[in-house]
Amino acid sequence: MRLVIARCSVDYAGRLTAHLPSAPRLILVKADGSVSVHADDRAYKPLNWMSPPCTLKEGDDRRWTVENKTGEKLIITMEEILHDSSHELGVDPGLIKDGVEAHLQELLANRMETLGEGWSLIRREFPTAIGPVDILGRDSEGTTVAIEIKRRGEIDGVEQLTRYLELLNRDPHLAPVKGVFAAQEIKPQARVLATDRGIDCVTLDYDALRGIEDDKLRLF
Amino acid sequence: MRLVIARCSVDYAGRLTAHLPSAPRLILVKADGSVSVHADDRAYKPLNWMSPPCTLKEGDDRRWTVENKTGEKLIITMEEILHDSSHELGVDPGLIKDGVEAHLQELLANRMETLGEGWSLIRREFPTAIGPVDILGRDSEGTTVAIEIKRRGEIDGVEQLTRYLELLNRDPHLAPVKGVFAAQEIKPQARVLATDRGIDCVTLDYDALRGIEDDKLRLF
DNA sequence: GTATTTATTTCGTGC
DNA sequence: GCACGAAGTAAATAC
Repeated sequence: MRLVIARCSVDYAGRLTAHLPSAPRLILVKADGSVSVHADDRAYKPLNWMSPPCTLKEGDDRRWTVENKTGEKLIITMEEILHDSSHELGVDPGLIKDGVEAHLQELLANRMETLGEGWSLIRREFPTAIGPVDILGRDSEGTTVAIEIKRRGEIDGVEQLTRYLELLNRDPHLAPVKGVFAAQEIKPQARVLATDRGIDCVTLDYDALRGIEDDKLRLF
Repeated sequence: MRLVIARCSVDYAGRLTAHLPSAPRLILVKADGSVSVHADDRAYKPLNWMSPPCTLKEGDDRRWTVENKTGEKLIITMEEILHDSSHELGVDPGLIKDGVEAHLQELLANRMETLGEGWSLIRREFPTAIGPVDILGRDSEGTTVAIEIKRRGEIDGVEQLTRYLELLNRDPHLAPVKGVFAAQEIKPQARVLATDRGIDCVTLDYDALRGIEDDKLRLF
């Protein structure tokens, strides 16, 4: 990893055209070949960058040219180098994550009664012609229920579930099929649309679900 | 901007829970308060980060704690500092962009005849209760046309246009309203869905539109 | 390899 | 400040 602090101007031509006037910035060159130009703000997002695979050519005229196979080009004109250091980091063991949608689905599938007494699981990732339904289950009266799970419930999640319901309700073995839109957080517009279409909204509490799961594990 | 190269382990607890085992990495502390932890790959994306506003506390036990208002926490345990430098960069003049959706919309609005002879513009960003329609126009027969513009045409763009058409067609002053889905690139599934709903698909050529625009400028 | 879905999305813009 | 749409989205996953 190479860290360069320099006053520079930058030009990018590729999926769009962009220009950066001269100013002091960080130029970050990673071992994967990527180059990114950072200002002292915008959180982790660079002002401009080139993703690997790409090649960096340092011209003798203070111009760095970064190019990829599709012809995108990033040209950095170095006006004053303020710092330049390189560091060997080796391969990173990588991030271990927990708490994303797949996990919510697993937790909810194991605790269908969270949705109502007597609710049961038919299967996770129930296949249909337009994609898998997150959870297919049955309520206490035996009615089929299609559940769409999101971390954040937004309008396109409701659209997705609506398409599933349309399709599932054409199947005489399953129909009538009710819909449940389950998320850790449901946006107001999504809730309005869902309600308008007769889809129930459920807010999931990840910690509570995990707690229940832990209790269950302790029992067995 | 502060650049630290260090062997460290990292723990994040917030919207999800994540852990990074010990390894050498770059810790980037920006003037906006953000902290990001980079490996030597993954292009410009850090392994872990905290966006501003947040506060960094350097404990005397080699532990850095970064926290924000919502209680998210990033804990970096420094095991060996290999480099540590700070640099004053000042405020960046920022990026000048060209070639995105807003530009496509502008170009198309100025050249409605690209869609067909005798087509004309009613207005851009035509307001409706559920949001603005990119372009409202008229075809050669005087029929109202709602145009949705995307850089990449995908299924949710078709859904969006469908919602607009439903609403617009309830207005007796406008109905009947036809739909046109215009994009630089249209995904097959989006095209199928649009066609099924009687929506025309148009592929936009940015360079050609810009070329036409240039010709126009040369003429006047 | 292509198409789809997710993301600690982030980021801008309009209300 | 909130909500929604766009992003040089990128990355993971399903097909």
